[in-house]
Amino acid sequence: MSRKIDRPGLTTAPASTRDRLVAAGIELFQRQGMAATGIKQILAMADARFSSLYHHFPGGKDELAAEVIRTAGVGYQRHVEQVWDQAAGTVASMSAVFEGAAAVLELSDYADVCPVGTVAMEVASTNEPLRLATADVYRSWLDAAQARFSAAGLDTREARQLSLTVVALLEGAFVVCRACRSTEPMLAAGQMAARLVNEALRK
Amino acid sequence: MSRKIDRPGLTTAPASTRDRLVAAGIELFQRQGMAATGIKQILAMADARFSSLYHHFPGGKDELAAEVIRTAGVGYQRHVEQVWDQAAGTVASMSAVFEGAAAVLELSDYADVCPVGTVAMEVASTNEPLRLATADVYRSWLDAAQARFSAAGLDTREARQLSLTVVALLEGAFVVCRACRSTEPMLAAGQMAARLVNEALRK
DNA sequence: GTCTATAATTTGATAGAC
DNA sequence: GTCTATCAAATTATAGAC
Repeated sequence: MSRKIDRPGLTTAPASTRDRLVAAGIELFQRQGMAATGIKQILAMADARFSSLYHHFPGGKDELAAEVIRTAGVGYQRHVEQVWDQAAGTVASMSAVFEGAAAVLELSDYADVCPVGTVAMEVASTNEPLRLATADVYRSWLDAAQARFSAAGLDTREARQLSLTVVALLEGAFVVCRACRSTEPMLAAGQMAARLVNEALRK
Repeated sequence: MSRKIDRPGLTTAPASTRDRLVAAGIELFQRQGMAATGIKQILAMADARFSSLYHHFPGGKDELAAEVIRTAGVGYQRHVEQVWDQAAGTVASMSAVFEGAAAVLELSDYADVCPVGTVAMEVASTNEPLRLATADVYRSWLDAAQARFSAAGLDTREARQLSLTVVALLEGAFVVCRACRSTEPMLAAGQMAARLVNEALRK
């Protein structure tokens, strides 16, 4: 049921039924999106019953999905920030984040990607509460990236544009990498992100 | 039923039942992905009957989806190539493509995005035939972009890396733009893509 | 908070006439 | 190639005992 490799954003073993439901949702939404994931599939993976789900999430699938998006967003941000902050300098951070994502892709057989991207596209035009949940996640990521670029000495506008570019690059690279079953897009994106940051800092 | 604004990749009015089914699939997959799109919804939009769908696509939803992915991929590539090739120079092409995508996003109320990205993420780990269809689309896009960068004078490796970066940037910007209902990520991505190409050409 | 059982609806798909 | 009618299975969700 659980896998051996490290899963970004899910370090502690889920204990409560509620936590197991959310963890199962994250994993399944990552792999196949939200619409293709049935409640029964989540319940099976979490070893839970219908009654437990509707006890913890009276709003059903949508309420669980909102919690999945929030929790996954916070967890993945924490994971990326850790990799980012452990690198020696902002340029090295770019390489570390993208190469790290490429490594996780390979280790997970291209299953472990950003846990928000797929769902964000699915719900953007059809489910406003969930769209807002995904928007909150990206806003938080963008703020964190922008703050780091600013701290590295870039002016506000440049920091903003670079943060938008890096997040878009990461999200898009996941799409192309997964479709092509190759880490090449992620590695190329990382090199270009590093180049952009390097040039920006040299001014 | 049909909308007034221009839809990239779908310029001619669908005539045959088969074409209407594919066109409806493209539009619905774009907006809400494949899993959330029911066969009945496609039939309603195409004004077609079950019997027609299974006559033209004996393999059912999956066979239609494969055709939707192929047709959407070709159509969107043609649209982007047109915008790309009409711009004055490769740097201007970057601005044109990304600013054009941003304009379409706004005009369509953030509904018209790349018709392949969402489905690619949905099927990558669960439906190998469809995953291959999405991989074919991206391979074709990457080849086309790489050829243009090479023709502009870049060496093979640089052209390859830039093509991977531009496609990933475009796909990822769609995700963030749609979630946040803002064109800012797409416009920032375009400026950075133009900057990368400009620097590469200056060497 | 969790158990078993079931309701109500929707889904993808098929049969057979025309 | 298209029409009407229908099927079996899966879906989300709820009821009531414990």
